[in-house]
Amino acid sequence: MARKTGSHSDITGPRVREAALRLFAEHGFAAVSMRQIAKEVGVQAGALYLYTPDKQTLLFDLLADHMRAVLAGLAEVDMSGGPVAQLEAFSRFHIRFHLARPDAVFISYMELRNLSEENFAKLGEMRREYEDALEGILVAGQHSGEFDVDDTKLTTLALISMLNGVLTWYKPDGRLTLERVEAIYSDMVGKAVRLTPV
Amino acid sequence: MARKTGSHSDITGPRVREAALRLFAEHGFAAVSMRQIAKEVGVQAGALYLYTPDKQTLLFDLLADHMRAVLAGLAEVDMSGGPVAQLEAFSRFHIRFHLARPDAVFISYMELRNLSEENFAKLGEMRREYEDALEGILVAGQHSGEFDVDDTKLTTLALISMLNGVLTWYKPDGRLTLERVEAIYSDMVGKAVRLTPV
DNA sequence: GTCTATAAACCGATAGAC
DNA sequence: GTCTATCGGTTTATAGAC
Repeated sequence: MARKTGSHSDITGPRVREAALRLFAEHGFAAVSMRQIAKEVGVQAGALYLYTPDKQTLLFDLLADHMRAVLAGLAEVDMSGGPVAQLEAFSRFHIRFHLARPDAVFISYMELRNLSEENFAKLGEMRREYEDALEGILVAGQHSGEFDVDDTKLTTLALISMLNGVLTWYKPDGRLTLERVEAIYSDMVGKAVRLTPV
Repeated sequence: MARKTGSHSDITGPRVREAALRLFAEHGFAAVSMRQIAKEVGVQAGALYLYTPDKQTLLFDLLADHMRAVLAGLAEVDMSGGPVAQLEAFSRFHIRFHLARPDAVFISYMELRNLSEENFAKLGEMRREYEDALEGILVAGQHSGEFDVDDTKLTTLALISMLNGVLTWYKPDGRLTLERVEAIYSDMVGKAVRLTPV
């Protein structure tokens, strides 16, 4: 099990990704240099190219990993109830999951334009899979007569925008607990699609 | 009224700002060079410094002008009705105004971190003034018993996030007219804060 | 696996000619 | 008002020593 001095492939790789994620979120992809990332990790710039073929692929891998985690997390959410319960479960999951990974969410919405057309398309597919899950709930609720949604696709995007907005202000040590934020947002989401009382 | 050849201060200035706005929105502030902006305008890089002391001030001026325009536009909206009518007027104004200036809105939310602390604070004040206008409507509706809002500050931010979301997908030649988008969004906003039927 | 050194290009901003 | 030229510094990525 002896290991050569200076050989840290198994730990340097993750550390490169963590540093890149943090720095990209803080300063933006274009504003962060490979030298800054290397300095954060504690290696020289040249060593980074052992873990990524280039800077843009490093970004793409971070975004793709995040989307995979989002979809995997959603798959574990209990969706056994009806549309109303499902919509609340989705809203609460979205808030909770995204607040736990603010950096990844931030760059997922900010740095898409720094991807190649091909990589952009790949991420678009994954994002659409997530949106389709929400739209499916809205459609089900519409058919069951529990929801009044004018345009399910548009409403899906509007609700996700609203839920994402939590990232722009939430601070873990703020005046509101995570549970309360989840409750308020899922309540607003529920109301926004509910049948109007006549 | 004769003008010296090569003297175009009155038209080059606006052209610099237009080019910068477009390029910042497309590629991001950090990714755009002064040389790119100059090329777009049709002058040499050095000439840009006749119109801005530096790159960051150019960004700030674009953002500040935009926020001034937003506040001026809001001031002209008819707010003579009650809270319900005011909320619809605000929502429709927001959608309409922002969809007409997608580039300015985009960089207003993306490039704040590239401002100095001082310039960031100035913009924050203006943005807060806009948010306060919406929160005032929510508070009024809460007092009149027409709205059921859990936390007016949080709800304000959530509604603005939802309204801003329209920018991520709206295309002027898409399947929905501007009027219809306005109607759908203002309807969702209205429902999200409305009293829950018992 | 990491280092140093380097290539080739680009950056923001300024000085001075016209 | 705009140009050319330039300063001093940065960038991504690679080559080769260890």
